[in-house]
Amino acid sequence: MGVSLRDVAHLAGVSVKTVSNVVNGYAHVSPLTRAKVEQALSELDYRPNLSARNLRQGRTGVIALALPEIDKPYFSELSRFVIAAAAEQRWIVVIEQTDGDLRRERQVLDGVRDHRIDGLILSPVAIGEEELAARTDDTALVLLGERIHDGPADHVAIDNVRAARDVTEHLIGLGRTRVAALGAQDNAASGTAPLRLAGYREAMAAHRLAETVVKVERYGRAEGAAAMSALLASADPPDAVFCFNDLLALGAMRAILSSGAGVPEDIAVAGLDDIEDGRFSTPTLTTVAPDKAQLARIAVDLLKQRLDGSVHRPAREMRADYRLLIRESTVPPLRRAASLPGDRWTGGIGPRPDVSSR
Amino acid sequence: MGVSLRDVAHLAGVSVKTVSNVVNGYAHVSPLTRAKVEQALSELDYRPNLSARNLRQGRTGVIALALPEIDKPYFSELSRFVIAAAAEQRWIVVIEQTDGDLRRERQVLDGVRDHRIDGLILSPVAIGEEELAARTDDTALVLLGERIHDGPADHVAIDNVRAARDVTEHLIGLGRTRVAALGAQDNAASGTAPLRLAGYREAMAAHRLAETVVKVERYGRAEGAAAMSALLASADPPDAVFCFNDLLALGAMRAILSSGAGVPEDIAVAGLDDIEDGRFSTPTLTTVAPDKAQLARIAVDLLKQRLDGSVHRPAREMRADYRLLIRESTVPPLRRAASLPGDRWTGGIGPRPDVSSR
DNA sequence: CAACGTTGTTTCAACGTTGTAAACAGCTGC
DNA sequence: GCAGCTGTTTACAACGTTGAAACAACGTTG
Repeated sequence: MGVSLRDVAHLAGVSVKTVSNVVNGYAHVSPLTRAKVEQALSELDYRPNLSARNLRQGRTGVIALALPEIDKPYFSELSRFVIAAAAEQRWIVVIEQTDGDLRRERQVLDGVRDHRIDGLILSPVAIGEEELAARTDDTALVLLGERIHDGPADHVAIDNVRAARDVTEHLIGLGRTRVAALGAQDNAASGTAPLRLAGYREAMAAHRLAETVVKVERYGRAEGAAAMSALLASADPPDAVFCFNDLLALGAMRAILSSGAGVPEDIAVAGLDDIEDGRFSTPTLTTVAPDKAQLARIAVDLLKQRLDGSVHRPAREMRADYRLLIRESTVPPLRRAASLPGDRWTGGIGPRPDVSSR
Repeated sequence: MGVSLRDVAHLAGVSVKTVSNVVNGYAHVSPLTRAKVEQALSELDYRPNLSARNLRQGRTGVIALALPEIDKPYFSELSRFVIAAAAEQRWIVVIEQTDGDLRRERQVLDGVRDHRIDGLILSPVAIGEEELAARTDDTALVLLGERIHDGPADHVAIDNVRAARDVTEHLIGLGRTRVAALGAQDNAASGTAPLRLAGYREAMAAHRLAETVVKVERYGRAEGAAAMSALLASADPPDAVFCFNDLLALGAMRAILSSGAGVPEDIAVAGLDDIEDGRFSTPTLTTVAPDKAQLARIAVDLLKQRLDGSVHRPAREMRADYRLLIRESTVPPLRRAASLPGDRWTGGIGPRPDVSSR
């Protein structure tokens, strides 16, 4: 193995515990001893063995982030913020992929107990509320973006119903009457699909418009394109589509454009997630932007409070902010095909100023 | 803490070591004892404490994957495969973000020694060859996609020079003569930019064409769009652009289309990485597809061989395969604006059959 | 000057695990 | 009856760390 406290203590001519005290910044150490120890520490290039420290303290300093798929932009963007927020607590983050699969989600919830991980942030898809409630494990758990209310664990999400309603209202506000919803799911026990569907329905009902709902198995571009193609081939194609996430929307746009129809002239398209792709697609994509940094920070904070024991009370439900970003896929740019100044994109935002609400 | 071997041993009426033997599948345990122990194990729902096990064995079962940015599609797609390949070895993966920053890359290389991690897969950007060579740490290290040869550590990458040459040859083969390269970098000590630039130059030189090289700071859509806007505004705009990654290419396409020019009619665009976005952009993006699954598997295998001590010899250099995928951004579809059958995308590939080489 | 508090340092034990070596039981073969 | 097996089980120590308690040396106080 490497250099241990023993080795350092030996070299510095003090006890192991004294070295430990220096390493941990204990106050009552004489300047002379401290100097000797620090000399020895740097001479041997000591690094604490975290396995041992963790064994002693019962903590690992590792949290898990369990997501359906890390390579879906929404999740990878979110991961970035979670990793950053965790780093502020000196935690490191392992990523677990569940593929939205029930068995895998169970495994993750189970595997928490192997003492390798202090806490878990889970984005559940397949696992049901009852099953989560029945879990005996007392490891800290935070749910991310799901629909479970008054459930067994803390959770954070945007107000999905309201966000979906806002988007649908926006589409209706453009004068569209045949607004379709794309992205409903049958088997999602705790995903956001039912909430978004509910928001869509509220808005449609408020304007006495007929609903069109298309289901998909997964939330990728391919599914969005396939579902949109089916809609286009139907007897009464929509003049606007609210897709339950941006990937579906991008796939749908691709299908519309390939069919020869125009976005938004013939069909307006809106998504939800604000992934980077939508800021640079042609046309750029109208979407709901959850405050991902805030989501991540809240999730990590909730976990922290559970871990340091400052909260034992019942599960809390936190809401993160979102903004509606209106872009070209629902409202065309004022000057179409105008040449762009070279620095137009340097801000990293879309080519058109975002209109925000909430 | 939780249930320990001690507790199980007590309940089963055997020694701690016997329980340990059962848990670890030691052969010489009598059927009767084994039954008793297993009964107790499941009754108490025992989970091994990995901190303790790791302390004892000097292994943690955790590897780190250090990337510039997890939310860049290429890296998140790659992460998916690395996590999957690591899972087969029963390793879990922590993600470290370096932002391509020298200080952070150093920290990561340094932090390996805290015994929290058995090995490291690093995608280096800023850190130089000399510095890597000077590292004293003997922790297993595998470099991913960098240009260091005969260096201090194992590494895996595609043949970047050849891939870049293939792309450039393809553009030239279309009859384009003003082929620009977009994505060179000044400060990348070990990134792939110089290799891709070299490949571009080889091809241009072979056809006696004049080179146009545009530098960028980072590899995002915004930078691609900004750089392309600058090119469009120049005295002699290109008729083809080879972008050093797909994000740059997508940004560049957006800038071209917004300017009123057509892709590929006026300017052909090609990228490198084969991120999912490029399979569904309008037009779809011609690109080089590294075999990411193979890259991940080789990286994990190299790490494994180092960890189990089966290899001590000098650093090895491994090549992963790639394919050139020719799509609409360089070769338009045969029937533009034709309506699409509904199942056209269900395979998850692009709307046009990919042409592959190598 | 004895009792007491403070500061600096050490000793001890324990966290949960597993490798080593040894103990023990039941054999076989002489 | 004994040596030498094989198979099964155990005691012990150790991995590196830190909390609790003990201790020594000091200065302060009554």
